[in-house]
Amino acid sequence: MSDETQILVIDDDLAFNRVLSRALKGRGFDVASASSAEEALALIPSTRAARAVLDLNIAGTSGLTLIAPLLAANPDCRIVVLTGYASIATAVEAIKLGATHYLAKPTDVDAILAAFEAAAPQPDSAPPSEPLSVDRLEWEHIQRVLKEHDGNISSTARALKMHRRTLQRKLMKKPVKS
Amino acid sequence: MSDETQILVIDDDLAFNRVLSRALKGRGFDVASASSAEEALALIPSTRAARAVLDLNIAGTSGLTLIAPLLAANPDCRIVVLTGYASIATAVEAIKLGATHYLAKPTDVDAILAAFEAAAPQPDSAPPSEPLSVDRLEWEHIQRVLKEHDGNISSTARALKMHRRTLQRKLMKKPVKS
DNA sequence: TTTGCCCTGCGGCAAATTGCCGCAGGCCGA
DNA sequence: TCGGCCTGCGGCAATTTGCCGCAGGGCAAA
Repeated sequence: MSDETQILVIDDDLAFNRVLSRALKGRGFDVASASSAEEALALIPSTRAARAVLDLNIAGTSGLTLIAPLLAANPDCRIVVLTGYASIATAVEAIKLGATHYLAKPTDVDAILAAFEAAAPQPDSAPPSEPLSVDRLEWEHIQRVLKEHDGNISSTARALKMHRRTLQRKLMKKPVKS
Repeated sequence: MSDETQILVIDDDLAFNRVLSRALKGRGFDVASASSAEEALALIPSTRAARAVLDLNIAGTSGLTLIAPLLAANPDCRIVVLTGYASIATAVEAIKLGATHYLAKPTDVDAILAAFEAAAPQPDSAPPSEPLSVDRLEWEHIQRVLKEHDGNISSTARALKMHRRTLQRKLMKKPVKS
């Protein structure tokens, strides 16, 4: 199936984009890549890709805005959303918008390919795992509130009763480890 | 049939269940609650609730198994999945199975209600509900995990991936405050 | 009973994080 | 063009951590 399958890679991290594209090509996929929203929008109609790897943060705008165009061009397109700043809130949003899967960077090609193939999940298999670390919880909460405030750091800090400077610093350096 | 919106609360944490149910009732909702999968399954056909709050971990089994029955009884039912053991993987799964939203405990009634409305055809209105401060959230979370570990500080610290000494100090000086 | 193991409190100290300035620059509506 | 609000960031001082170590208390197997 890989011979003719076309994959659209959309990520403004050029290094990552190049590495991923090459890896996918090496596995026999027909890869097209874009590093900006505009570039992606230009490619979508002509490629009508069956698969897409989409970065959540593309040069300022949200990669999520590209989900609709992708699906419009090809309703069967399977979209894996990738991000270095994973949070449950954005994951939920991505899936609701029609993404097939959501992965946190760093990840690898195999995981991405597996995500494409992910069938309908079985309700039961999910193990409870462990409670969130406080850091993780804080991160999730901040992300939620931040989104509620349309990314406005100052008002988020006010709502959270924390210092703007502190919020800034947390956002700056916390891709968060689980 | 009542003209109030009916909400089904499914959570085996009795304290949480009771608090949440009461809070929802106080806001004028018609609340039914269940604390086990069986109980929930028994309630679903008769209530055909329009809203459901569903804990991910119900006495051993996964709350996700209840999504299908809920939607079968009422395809328009909006389901918010709640869990103290949040992870992106389970969030993705829940949404794909048809949940409306996915929240990590601890959370508050406002957040839950906002989650219900998330996909609503409501054009405007940003819920001005005030989020918990990060400190407060942290405190709630710590208390929850602590209880889960029967008050064992050492193992709680391990689960939370924080230093035992730090946990100790936090517990010592934080009787509670918002 | 002795030996281990794990848990709790707490002191102390270096390292990291906050709280709290202030400043420059950008964007926007009056 | 002014005033208001937002963002980034430098630079401290004040706190809060992370990370020892030590003493003492249950508890269960040896």
